[in-house]
Amino acid sequence: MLQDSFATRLVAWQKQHGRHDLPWQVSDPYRVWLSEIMLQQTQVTAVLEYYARFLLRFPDVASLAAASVDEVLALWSGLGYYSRARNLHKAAVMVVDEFGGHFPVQREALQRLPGVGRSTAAAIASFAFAQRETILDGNVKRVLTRCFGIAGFPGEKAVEKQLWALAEALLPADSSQMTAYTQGLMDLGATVCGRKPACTVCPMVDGCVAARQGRTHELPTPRPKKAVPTRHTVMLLAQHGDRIWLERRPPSGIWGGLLSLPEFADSMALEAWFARQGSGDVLPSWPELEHVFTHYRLIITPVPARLDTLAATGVQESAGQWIPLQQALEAGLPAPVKRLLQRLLA
DNA sequence: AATACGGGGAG
DNA sequence: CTCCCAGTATT
Repeated sequence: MLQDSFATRLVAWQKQHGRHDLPWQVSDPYRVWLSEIMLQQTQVTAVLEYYARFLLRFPDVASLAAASVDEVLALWSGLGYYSRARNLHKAAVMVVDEFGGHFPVQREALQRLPGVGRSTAAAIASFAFAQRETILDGNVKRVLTRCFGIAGFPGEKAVEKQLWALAEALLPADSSQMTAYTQGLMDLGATVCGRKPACTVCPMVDGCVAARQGRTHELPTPRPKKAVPTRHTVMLLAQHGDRIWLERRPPSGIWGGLLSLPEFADSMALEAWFARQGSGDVLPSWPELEHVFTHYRLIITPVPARLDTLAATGVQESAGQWIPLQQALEAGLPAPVKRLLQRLLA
């Protein structure tokens, strides 16, 4: 595959066959940035609703910077990878305070914003500012490893380095084509060069190593399999009137910064904690709830309880709060916790 | 170089 | 069920 031919073909293909109706296909760097953050390890269909709702509440970087991180997390609830939301807010404040409300144009400067790595910075720089910078996301890795026959798991350092160099070398000479080119990389990977590649309609097929050698199914080299451990936790659904007891999770770690139910290693620890909060009854446990993460499997035992009278001391010292159930459902909550609270309504 | 970090869509 | 998604930050 000739290097100049790649960009030329891709741009032509994108203009005729690529996607043109995605809501973030605009030149406003704020909207591009927001979409890129939401789309990190997250599929387009999952992002669409969140993106629309988010823009309605925060139409520009100034409104986002002026908001509380809690409100940002609430709008992010269910999307996952919550450090993205915390970094998003932090970055908005940076743009307002350090750049006068304007996003920097250079990829390297964009990359200093929290949550913006090289690929995201390149996406913003190319889409919003027509900079000659290459992205390297899952789509591009799929296209390049197949097109150029590059074996080895792309998460591996050496392979990744090779892919960045190749992606840079393939950039079109004319920066005015960067929007169509970058979009073309994503569109080709998303609509043609996917799990089951549609090589017959691919603009690169005659130069594609994987297509020629019948190796599209084995490229890119899949991630090495690893056994995922199982962890257990007991979650307390403590109700007091129409309120539920929730605690703020630490900023780092799983579900960082979100409100969540208090957790215990076992039911004995739960009973002991509950007894200190006042008088009431611990009810029979609900059926276990399984929640699967990328790196482990969590088995949740939900334990409902009713607190009739609060103890004079004890409650205040902890990091939690009694929140009306309806209001709690609007806060930033982990997906399984939200499910449990919804179940409490019925 | 490895690991942590969510949730869901697609086959 | 398995794989992996418009990746980044931390260790």
